Amino acid sequence: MIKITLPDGSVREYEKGITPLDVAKSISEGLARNVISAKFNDTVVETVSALNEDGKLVLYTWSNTEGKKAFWHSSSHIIAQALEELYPGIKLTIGPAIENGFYYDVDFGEQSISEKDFPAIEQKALEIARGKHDFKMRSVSKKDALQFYKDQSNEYKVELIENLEDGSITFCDHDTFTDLCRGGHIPNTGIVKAIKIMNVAGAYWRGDENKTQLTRVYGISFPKQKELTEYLELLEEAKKRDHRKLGKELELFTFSKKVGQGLPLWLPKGAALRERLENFLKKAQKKAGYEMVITPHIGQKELYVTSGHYEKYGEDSFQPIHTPKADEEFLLKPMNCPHHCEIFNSKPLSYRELPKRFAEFGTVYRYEQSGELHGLTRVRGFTQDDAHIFCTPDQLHQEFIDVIDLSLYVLGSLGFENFTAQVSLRDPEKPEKYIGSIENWDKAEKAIINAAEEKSLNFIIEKGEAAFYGPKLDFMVKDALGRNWQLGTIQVDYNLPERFELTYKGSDNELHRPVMIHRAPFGSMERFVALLLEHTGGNFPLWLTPDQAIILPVSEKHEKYAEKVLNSLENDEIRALIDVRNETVGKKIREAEMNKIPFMLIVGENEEEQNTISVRKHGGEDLGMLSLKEFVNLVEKEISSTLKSF
RNA sequence: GCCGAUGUAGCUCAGCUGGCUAGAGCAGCUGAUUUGUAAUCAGCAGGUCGUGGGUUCGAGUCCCUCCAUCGGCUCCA
Repeated sequence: MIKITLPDGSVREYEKGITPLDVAKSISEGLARNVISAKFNDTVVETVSALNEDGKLVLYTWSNTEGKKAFWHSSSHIIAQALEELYPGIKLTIGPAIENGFYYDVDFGEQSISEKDFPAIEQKALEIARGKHDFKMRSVSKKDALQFYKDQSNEYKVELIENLEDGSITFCDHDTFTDLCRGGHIPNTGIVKAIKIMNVAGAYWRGDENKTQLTRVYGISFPKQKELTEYLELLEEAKKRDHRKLGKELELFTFSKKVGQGLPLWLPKGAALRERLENFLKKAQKKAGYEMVITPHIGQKELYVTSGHYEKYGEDSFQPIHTPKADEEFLLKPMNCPHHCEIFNSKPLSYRELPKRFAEFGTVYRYEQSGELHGLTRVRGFTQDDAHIFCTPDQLHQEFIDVIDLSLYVLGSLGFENFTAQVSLRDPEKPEKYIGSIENWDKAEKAIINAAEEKSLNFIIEKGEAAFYGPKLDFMVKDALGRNWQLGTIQVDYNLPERFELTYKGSDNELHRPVMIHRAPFGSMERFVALLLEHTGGNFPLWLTPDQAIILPVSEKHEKYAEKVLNSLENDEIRALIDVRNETVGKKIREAEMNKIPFMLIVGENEEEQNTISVRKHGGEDLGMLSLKEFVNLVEKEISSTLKSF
């Protein structure tokens, strides 16, 4: 007998060799029907694996992330089989589950597939699924495993197996299909009732752009057809929140082929909105002891050679600007830090004057690869809400903590609750990617982790994601389609102070090297506004939104009164406009709704007589007739409830 | 940069296997209407079909180049 501990803490006794599925049956029939995956002592196991020792067992269904993972991973086997049958001779590589579905990377050789081929593949996959074939794991010796794939001349699987240890290699069979696999499947293919190929894309073998480019087939599957339909509807809904679409509809920004790709043009409403965001941050920064500085958009090439950026990015940047005078080269500034270092250097400083916190909404230009450009989230010219804090090593910890507070304040004020804090460290295997001494890197990484822990941030650690000059703490936010974007960032840097030979006079009358913090709570104005658009669906917080109210006169006769109302609102600093067009009230309301204006103020005979306005909220709620004073109070109350001061 | 897809009026789209002066709705303009909580009516105007080449008697439609956009990959100071 063995003792199985379940997640609720209960312990049950079973015969040796019992399977997770049997355990589920012993609990309830319903559970047994729904169990699709299991973990035994923190290792993913098959639902039909024999359990031979005491341990902790967790059973997963479709409603768990782990269950979905097993479901989608299993589905990738089914798609792989369908592909092999329809496209003989292709070479399979890897096929994992991802956040939404799964993919399989395939070398199609001379063949290629496109959208037109999806239905046939899906059809085939469904046929396979309906066969209710069991997924069966078996151990294979390294020799046999290598032989199996050498016979297929599949160099990819051979490479994978060569990196595995003999004795740990397993294959998974279902129907006529066999794949190298470490396990974690649903009981049989029949549980998959709906399967759809979402798209195909190129993907480099092992993520290395110097290696073969494979075809990545993305798919998703569900235990019910209805869930697939719902998922596709959800995607359609998400597309409505696409910042590129909303930015156009709300007239916030645009792009011009003539100006150049990746170079956003902010329209009046967008520019005003951005200015409000900037002022919001400026106010908080002023309280936090920052000083605004302004630096030029170009700098001598030498500046970036000193900083190390030229060596790292020079070839891939906008190329130097040459002047009429020979031997002069200027670069468009790709970041503000070197300029700020020179500001620090502009006069001798004593430790008594530190920390120095120089802030600038600095516009920078980076020659991003054309395939990387994406709306406002990845552009070639953008403005960072940048600041650099120069402090003594003793001050570093508190300064870093203070910046975390500011960053959290910014995210919180704008309703970003679901962010991920990510500590980005260097990749210890690739020291050539970084500059500076190991000691300084260790110090910097430790400083970040300590501060994040002290603030009890729920953070994840990513190795290899650091900047080349230092580690960072990044705040990541998802867009409408679930893609992660880095917004705020805080970085500790011991390197630039050395390269720029920054010093301050210590209490010991000796010169010392300051530590530098780079930080940008928004990240960039462009990306921040993009993500904010996708999060709010264009319904910005009242304090930020372009037009807070629109006055809708019922007819021409009420235009005078409408103007009076407008004047009064303007005196109370409410952003409003009048729709004076010769249209029906219904139409004006419809358009105001589509323009996502928070308040519609209808003024006609009744209102004019009683000196009031009839207020309709965006979305349809009727607040009835209000006096102007009541309305102003309402607006002020809503604003003060969402916008707290720092 | 790489793989795949797309590109018709300001916007959203139609235009089958190449065949007469390229269509619609919305937006715009003009006129009528003076309007009470998500589209008043009528008329007008608007497009070198992304660009440049090619095939053809004939190209929005087929082929190639380039440009831009979209989904990924790689990259992201």
